[in-house]
Amino acid sequence: MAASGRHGAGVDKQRVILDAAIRVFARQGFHSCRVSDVADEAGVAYGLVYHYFSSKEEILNTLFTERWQLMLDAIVEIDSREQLTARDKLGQVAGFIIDSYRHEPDLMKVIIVEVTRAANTFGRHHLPKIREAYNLIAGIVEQARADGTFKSDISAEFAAMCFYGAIEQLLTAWIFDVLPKSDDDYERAKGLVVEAICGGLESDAVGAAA
Amino acid sequence: MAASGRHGAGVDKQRVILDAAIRVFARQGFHSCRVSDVADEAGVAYGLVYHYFSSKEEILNTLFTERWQLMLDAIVEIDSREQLTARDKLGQVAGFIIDSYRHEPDLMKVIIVEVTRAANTFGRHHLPKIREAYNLIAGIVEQARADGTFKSDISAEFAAMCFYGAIEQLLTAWIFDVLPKSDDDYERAKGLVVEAICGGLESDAVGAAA
DNA sequence: GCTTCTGGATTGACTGGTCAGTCAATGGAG
DNA sequence: CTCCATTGACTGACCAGTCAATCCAGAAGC
Repeated sequence: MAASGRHGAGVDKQRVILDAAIRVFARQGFHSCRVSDVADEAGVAYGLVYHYFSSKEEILNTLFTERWQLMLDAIVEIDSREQLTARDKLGQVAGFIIDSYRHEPDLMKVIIVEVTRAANTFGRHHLPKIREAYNLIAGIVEQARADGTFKSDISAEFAAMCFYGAIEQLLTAWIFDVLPKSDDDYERAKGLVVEAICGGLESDAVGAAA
Repeated sequence: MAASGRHGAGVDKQRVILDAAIRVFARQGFHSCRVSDVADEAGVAYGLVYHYFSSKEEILNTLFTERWQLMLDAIVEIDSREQLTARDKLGQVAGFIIDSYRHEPDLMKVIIVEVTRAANTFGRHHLPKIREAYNLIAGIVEQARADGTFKSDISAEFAAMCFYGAIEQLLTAWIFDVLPKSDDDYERAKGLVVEAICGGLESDAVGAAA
C-alpha cells in the first residue's frame, strides 16, 4: 500500500512524526521540548521516534534539509528565467519565501528560529547549505552589477546579506507578532521589500539628485 | 575601596563573572555551556556565581540589558541631533552597532545569537526592549517620510525591519565568517549598508528613470 | 482455506549521564 | 567577634537514548 508500512491504514508514521515535530518545535522550541512531547503529539509511542530517527536532532535536520533544498531549487529556477530583470528575480525569490511562511508558518518558524538564526548551536552544521542561498542571491545581484543595473560599489555578497537579512527579519517580525500579518500584508510585503532594497527608502527625487 | 568587596585586590567579582560569561557564552553557546564553565573561566568557585546571580539566565539577562540600553540611549541621542538628515541618522545608528561589534565582538555575538535571534526561547522575555529599538528606528524613518525625503508607500515599521534586519544579518555574517572582517570592511560597511537601504541597490540612473 | 513462520513496526519502562541550583562550612577584613 | 564573600561537594530533576517484549501483515507451507 503505497509507501506505508504494514499496520495502520497506510499512514506514513515517519511523516506523522515529522509533522508533529513541526508543531511541537514551533510551539515549545527545539531545546525546550522533550522527545516524548513529539511522540505524544504524533500519537505514537516514544520508542517509535527512534525507529525512524537516530536522534532528536535528526528530526530537525530532516525538516530543515527538505525545506531548504526546495528553496534553493526555487531560486535556481527563478534565476534561470532569462527574460527577468534582477529586480524581478529578487521579487520572485522574496515572494517564494514569503509564500512559504504564509502556507507553512510553523515549519518556517522552526527553520528560521531553530536553524537559520541558531547558527551557533544547531545551524552550524548547516552553514554550507545556508551559504548556498546567499551565494545564489549574490549571483543574481552580480549579474545586475555587471550589466549596470545595480550599483557597482556595493559588492554582490554584501547586497545579498542586506536582501536576505531584510526578508528574514520580516519573517521574524511576523513570527513574533511585531508586524501585522493579514493576507494583504503578505502580498504587499513581496513588492515592498524589493522596492526598499532595490529602489531604496529615499524617494526617487532625492535618489536622482544624489 | 570603590565598589569592590573586602578580599582580593579590590576586584569586582560580579564584573569578573560577567566578563567570563561573555567569553564562555560566545565560545560555547549559552545552552551548551555549564555554569561551572563560567566559574572556571572567571577563576571563581562555582557557588560564587549564585551569590551574585540568581540563575544562569540572569547572567545573560544582565549582559543583554546593560548593552541594549546603551544602544537605545545612543539611538535616542542620534535622533535628537536636529541638523542630521534621516540618512545620516541611520548611518550613525549603523555605525554605532557596527562599532559595538568591532570593539566587543564576543558580547555582541552573545546578544545577537542568544537573545535577539533567539526570541523563541530566551529572547521572548526581552521582546519589548527589542521592539523599542525597532520603534526608534521607525521614528527616524517616519520623520523622513513626513518631510518627503523617504518614500511614503513604505511604512516606517516595515522600513525599520529592513534596515535592522540588514544590519543584524551583516553582524551574523561576520560572526560566522561568511563575510570578511578587516578594519576596512567594518568602515566601508557603515556607509554601504545605508547606501544599500536608503539609496537602493539599483544604480541611480535606473532609480531616477523608474 | 487454515496454520505457522518471519521480520519489521510498535510499545513504554528503564538507565546513565548531565547539570542547575543548594547549603553548610570556611575564612578573612574590619 | 561579626558579617559577608567564598568554597565546592552534593542533590534532585530532567531527559535523550536503549532495549527487550509484543504485535501483526503477509509469506510459506500444508
